[in-house]
Order: sequence, then structure tokens, then C-alpha cells
Amino acid sequence: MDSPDWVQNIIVTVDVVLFTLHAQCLHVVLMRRPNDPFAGQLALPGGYVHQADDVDSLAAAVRVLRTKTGITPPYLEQLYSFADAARDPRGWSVSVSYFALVDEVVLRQAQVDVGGAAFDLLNVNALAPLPFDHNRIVDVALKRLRDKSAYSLLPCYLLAEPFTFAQVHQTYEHVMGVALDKSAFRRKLFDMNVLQECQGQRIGGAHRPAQLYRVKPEFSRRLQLLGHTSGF
Amino acid sequence: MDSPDWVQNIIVTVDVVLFTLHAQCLHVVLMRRPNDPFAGQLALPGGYVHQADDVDSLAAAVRVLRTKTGITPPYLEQLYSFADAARDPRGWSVSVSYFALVDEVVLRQAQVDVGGAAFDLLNVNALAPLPFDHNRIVDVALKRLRDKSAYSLLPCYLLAEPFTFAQVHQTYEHVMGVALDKSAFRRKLFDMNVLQECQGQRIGGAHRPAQLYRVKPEFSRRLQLLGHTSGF
DNA sequence: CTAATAGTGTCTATTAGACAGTATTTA
DNA sequence: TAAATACTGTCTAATAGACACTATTAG
Repeated sequence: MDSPDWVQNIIVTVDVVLFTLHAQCLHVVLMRRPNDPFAGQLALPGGYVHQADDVDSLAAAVRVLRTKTGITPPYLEQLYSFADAARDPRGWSVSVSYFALVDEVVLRQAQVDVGGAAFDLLNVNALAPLPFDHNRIVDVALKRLRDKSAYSLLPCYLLAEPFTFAQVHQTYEHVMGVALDKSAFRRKLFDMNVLQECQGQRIGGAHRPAQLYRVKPEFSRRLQLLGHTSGF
Repeated sequence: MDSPDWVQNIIVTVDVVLFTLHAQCLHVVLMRRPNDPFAGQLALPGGYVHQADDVDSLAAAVRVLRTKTGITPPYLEQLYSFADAARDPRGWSVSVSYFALVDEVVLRQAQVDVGGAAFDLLNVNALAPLPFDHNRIVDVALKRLRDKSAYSLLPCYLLAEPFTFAQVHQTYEHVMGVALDKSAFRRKLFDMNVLQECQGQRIGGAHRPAQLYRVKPEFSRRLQLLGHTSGF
């Protein structure tokens, strides 16, 4: 690196693509921007990195989500960095982007806690034009989520625990956008050895009750916040 | 994003993990730092983003590599962003990191053009302690390279064209660090349909000459500089 | 019993590893 | 011819999809 005989004046932000499952479809959480640029428009939750408060960019992402949405998601992973002169009208900027998963129950509770309609959900299959390069960020996040879902337990983080095998199966289908053979999927899922059976059975209609599962503690929840490119 | 009622003063750099194959082992290109911090030590080629010159972080990475090593690598991909308060003694910093591949012939030619021992090679299996968090960056890059090599033509970019099947085979083995069955590898490689035969045959010892190949133009070389998460 | 959903077994087509065999060159 | 390397064919074990089957509940 050269000596700084010229001055850098680059904006550094974090943005989070927070996915959830609503009405059997993947949705992205969007917030109405309180300030310029693009005040009043729906955009990804994001914000400046605070040098004094954030030890690193992950901490910044966690803080932004907690502050703006009230959610601390069970899964959060760095996605990509979008860094160029044109993406923000204020000038050269870096967005260190993350993607996150949360179940709808936690999401709705947070929405109540924060006091109503703080954020909106948008179906990923019918995404409105977003400010900055946020459409591109969502596209990259969606691709990453689908790619990783083929060999990981990621979609399980979209479900409230405990959940049934059928719920997991449907969730993978909704995320991947294709039908998955039940039997083959069952083998693959349980061969991953990441779920554990729960006590109690699902009550429902006039049908055979299903076994309940949760993610094993060692793979579960906020542990994922640490390693940034772990397998699951 | 909130209004900037406080001031950001974050250093934004790019760093590149440039791999090559030397003496049948993966090596990383390192440069002796001309300035503080860590002046005189070997480190990854990197530098400040120049807001005036670089349209985006990829352009910054290309410029840094060209300027410092004389190399424009055939493959260059964003790796990860390392962004925290502690990695650089000068303060809160973001390193948008890239990884790149180049063959040793191009590398040596660049070394001559630049005028001698501008850079060093370090075997990835015996990596010295590096300044900043560069060891961690190399680790992440190495993992990414190995993961992607299992289902892509990435290791081909470590070879000078044209090359033989045997060379490709050995290169994959050196990158992955395991023996690969020749016959199965052959099927897999050609099923990818990314190589094309060349005129002429390799001359060598008193043996049957091998067919020569190159990467098909549509998958080849600096096209890769564009799409940032393409399959190959 | 029936209806409905949960869960299992089994056949088959495809794939990857192992490895033996054939082909083509120079000396 | 022999020696060396390039390339191909075939057997087999593991895998994934398709789909038929059994199991367990409420009414």
C-alpha cells in the first residue's frame, strides 16, 4: 500500500438481505428509508459502519438489524461487497452485504415489539425496483441461498422450531423452486445428521401426527454468527 | 442509513491472493512492502482504492496487480471482505480481497519486465507469518480455490496454454492435494465441455506424444474478469 | 371401516472409482 | 522389437430419483 498522500473519502455501509418464508413464498424484508438519498422508498435494511461501536462488519450488520428491525437472526453470513463510484449518489461507496434467514414467527413478534408496520415484505419473485443497487444485491443473495440450500441445512432457519419433516420438505421446495422427491429428500436430510428428534408430537387434523425435530445444538442458531464460511 | 452526523474515517484497500504453480506446488505471490506499516516485510500485493482512478473494487484490484507485479491474471474473483478495527494499525479498515490465478510462464515474464526480484513466491504449505490478517486471507482463498476446483476448470488457469491432459490431471492433484483416478478424471473433465483440441502434438521423450488442449474461448481468460460469481 | 397424512422399501438409471487393457510413438 | 507414455473399456459400489408400499392417527 502506498502512503496516503491523497485523501480517501469512501462511504462504508453494511446492507442485509433478510429472507423469510411468508405464504409459502420467499420474501425479503424491506424498510422505508427515513432520510435522503431515496427518502421514503423501500430498501434493504442497512447503515453506516460505526467505527466506535462496531468491532467488525459482522457486528455492524447485527447492530443494524437489531436497531432497525428488532431481529437477531439465527443465520447471518457475509454475501459480497459492492464497491464502486456509481451505486450511491453521495459518492464512492462500499456496501459489505450480508444475507440472513429468520422464521416468520420471530419476524412478526419483532414487528409488534418495534410497534407496527416498521418494515414490509416483498415476494422475491415479484420484486419492485429498489434504490441503489439493491436489486442486484437481492439477486446475488437469492442465488447464494439456492446454491447453498442444495447441500446444507440453511432453509431450516426459515422455520420456527420445532418443525416436522413435511415442513422442512416444503420449505426446501419453496426455496429451490422445484419439486423434490420425498423419499430421496428424507434420506439426504437425515444423512446430514443435523436434526434431532423432539418430545411431543404435532397435533393437527384427523391424521397421523408427525415427529417433531429441531436443529442440533452444535449446528444451531447464533453459533453461525461466528464462522464466516462454514459448511452449514 | 442514518444521516452522517458523525464522521467516517475508514481505510479502504484491495488485497489479492495471486496463486501460481511452481515446482509442482501451489505458491502465493508476495511483495516486500515499501512503506509503513510493516515496511520491508513480505505481504500480499494490495493498496488503497483510488476514488479518482478506480470505477469499482475489481478495477482497483486489476490496477494494483498491474502496477505492482506487471501481471493481468486470466482469472480474478472477489473472495471476501475483511473489515474490522484491529487488522490494520492505522485504524478501522476494509480489505476487499480477491483471489487470482496465473501460470508460471506469464509470472516469470512479468518478473523480468518489472526488473528482477520484485516479488517472492511462498509455498502455501509452508507459509511464513504475514503482516495484517494476510495469513487468514490466504487460508480463506486456499479453501475457496480447493472447493471450486472440485467442479470447475479453475486449475486450468494455472497452466500455460496449450497443455496436455496429463498436465491438467497433475495440476488438479497438486491443487486438491489428493490423487485423482486418471480415467474418472478424464471423463469428468471432458464432460464439462470446456476444453478444445489444438493442432500440433507435444514433443517430448521417446514416447507417444499427447493431444494438446486449450480452454474454449467462451470460457477463457479475461472474460472471467466480468461476472463476479460465474460458475466456472 | 375410511380418509388423510406420516414414514419405509425397493427397483433402476446414473455416476465415480478401480484397474486392466489397447494404441502410438522413439530408439 | 522394447520401453514409455497416451488413451479406452469395463466391472463394481455407491447414489439419487421414481414410486409403490406400510403405519398411525381421527372420526
